[in-house]
Amino acid sequence: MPTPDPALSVAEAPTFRERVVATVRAIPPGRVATYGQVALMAGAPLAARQVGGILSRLSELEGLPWQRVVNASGGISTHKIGAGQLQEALLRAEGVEVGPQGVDVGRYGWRPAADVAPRVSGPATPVEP
DNA sequence: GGTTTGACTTGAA
DNA sequence: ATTCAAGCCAAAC
Repeated sequence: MPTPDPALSVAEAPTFRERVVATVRAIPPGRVATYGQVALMAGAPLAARQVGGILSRLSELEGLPWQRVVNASGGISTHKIGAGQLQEALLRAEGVEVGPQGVDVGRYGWRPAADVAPRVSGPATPVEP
C-alpha cells in the first residue's frame, strides 16, 4: 500500500520517539497541533510532556515542522528554552497569526478529520485572514 | 538497574 | 483572571 509520505509513517515507527516525529511531520502547513494531541496520535495520550522533551533533544529538526506544535492554550512553550522567537517567525512565515498569547487554536488547530473528509455544507476551513 | 527530568495538561484555590 | 498542585510517561543520567 502506498505511503504518500517519504518519511516513516506513524504506524510503522516502532518507538514512541519516531511516532512523534512522524506525527509532527503529518501536521499540514499553516496548522498547529498541541503536545497532547501529538502524544495522543503517537499512542501515548498522556505523554504530552515527553513530546516536548523529545523535540527539544532532536538534532534533526531540519525538515521537521516542530514549529507547528504548541501547548493546549495555543501558547508558545519554546519561549522557555529561548526558541520562542524562532518558532513564531516560522509560524508567521506559514501564514499563522501569532499574537501575544500565542496562536488561536480554534482557528489554526489541526483537524485531521477535516482534511480527510470535509463536510459538504458549511464553512470550509476558515484559515485565511 | 533505578532516579530524575521536562517545549504538558487539567483541575482546584 | 491568575497561581498552585498533582498526575503522567518516555527518554536521559
